[in-house]
Amino acid sequence: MDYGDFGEARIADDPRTLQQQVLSRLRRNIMLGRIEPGQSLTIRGLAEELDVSSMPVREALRQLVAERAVELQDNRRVRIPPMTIERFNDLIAARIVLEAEAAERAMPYVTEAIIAEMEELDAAITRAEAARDYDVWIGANFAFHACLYGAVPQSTFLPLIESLWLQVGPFLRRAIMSSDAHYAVDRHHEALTALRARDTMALRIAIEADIRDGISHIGSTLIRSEARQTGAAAAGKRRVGGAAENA
Amino acid sequence: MDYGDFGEARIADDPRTLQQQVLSRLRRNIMLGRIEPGQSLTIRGLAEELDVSSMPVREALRQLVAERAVELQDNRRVRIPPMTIERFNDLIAARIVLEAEAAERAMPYVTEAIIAEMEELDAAITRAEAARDYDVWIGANFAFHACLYGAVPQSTFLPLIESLWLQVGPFLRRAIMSSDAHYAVDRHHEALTALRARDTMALRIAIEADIRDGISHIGSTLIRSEARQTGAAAAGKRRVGGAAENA
DNA sequence: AGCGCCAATATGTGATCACAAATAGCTGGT
DNA sequence: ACCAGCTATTTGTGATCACATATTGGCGCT
Repeated sequence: MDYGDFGEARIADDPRTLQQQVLSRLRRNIMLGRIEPGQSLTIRGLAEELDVSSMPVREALRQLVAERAVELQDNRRVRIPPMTIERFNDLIAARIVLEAEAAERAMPYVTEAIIAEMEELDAAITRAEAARDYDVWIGANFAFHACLYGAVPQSTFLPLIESLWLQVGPFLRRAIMSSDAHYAVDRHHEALTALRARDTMALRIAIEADIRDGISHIGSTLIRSEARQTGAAAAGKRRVGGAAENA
Repeated sequence: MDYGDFGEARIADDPRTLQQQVLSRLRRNIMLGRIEPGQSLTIRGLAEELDVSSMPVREALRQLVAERAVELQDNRRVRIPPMTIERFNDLIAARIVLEAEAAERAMPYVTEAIIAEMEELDAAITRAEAARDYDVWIGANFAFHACLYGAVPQSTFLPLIESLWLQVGPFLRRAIMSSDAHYAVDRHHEALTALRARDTMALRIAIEADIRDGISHIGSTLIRSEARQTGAAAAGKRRVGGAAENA
């Protein structure tokens, strides 16, 4: 599989620190499932690939460890943690309770502009689905939810939820790609309707259903994926750091 | 107030890396509310205090940033984030939904040994309450909950919940100390009874009530605390890194 | 040919240095 | 006495180096 173009992380006049640029790039690649689960990431390898020194990569990886996006093994090496069925179920359960609550609490802050933005993202999702563009599909999907939860200023929930996205991301992509199941109903449309009607309970139900729908067919995929994981680390090194930043 | 003895972080034959030792020490001090909210932490200051170089401190702080235990200000300085009533309510709401779900999912893994350990912690809490020992009280309180949620191996919930504890910790201590309200009922006892009876719903109710009870009287405290925060950073520098590791 | 052992390499951790930006302290003027 | 402006210091970020450990590749032995 081609992982797309890998530019350098060092952008000319980015006001952010190098560490922040590296971090957001890695976060994106993990969330979009561009990094093979089980593959171990090395500081020097990523640094060379992103054309930065090892310091920004070290700090970015440390932050990803804290977010449970990557796992610090006992031999001090870092990798995308392997998935088990139990862990996956826990992650989905956590997503459901957190996102349902976040959605409810975001309701009072949702403006027309936010609804409009969410509609645009929903349209992008539909287009991506037709085009089989999984990068855009997954990215816009998360953005749709983030747009809602982020309506409340200084959201406490969003960072927690993003941690969960980082953990399910690597498997979501594989599950979606290896199955041609689509959304039976458009849960996002239901959510938007609930938002306009200010119907809290309908919103909760739509969000919960959206999360559940996305993973109903993952079980079998996960088994196969899990079987491959021990051997995955031995696979040839692959470039994982780069790729375009914007959705 | 005396913050206790501040030894060095560098323990003779600790198999952990220095960064891990520093991190756990800082986490503990934050969770127990030993660090003044608003006070900005410096890498070199903490490094000197803990008698390590700046590298382990840098990495530990970076991890705490990811856990939202400390905040990276726009001037790149790090501090305990100030609290608002909205944020506090969000944190408690997140605790309730996450911990109730975590408790329910932990139920099948709870053994007699775990219940016994929780009983011991509950006894320690009671003793600490009588002795007005807030360090032990808060620490054992968190340990009581962690003992339950940690019953499920490789818990997905515990890291998320710990992030919330780190965020409420600094204020919990101040709220408790400035109010002499105690638990009206022993929610921990209710939780233990529910565990023995394998009564999931009763467990949920006990956990939720326990979290709510602990903060019912915080509102007014928070207001006063908030008013002090802008000036708090200007207060004389205080040693914050050390203190005994074990509860 | 298969397998265990050893050297060569790669890697994470920690320390130190350089630099730019931010903060604090001081001086001089009004 | 108070304040503006400048300098000195502090601080975070990034780079580089040293070192112990883990991994890998090859070599020799059976």
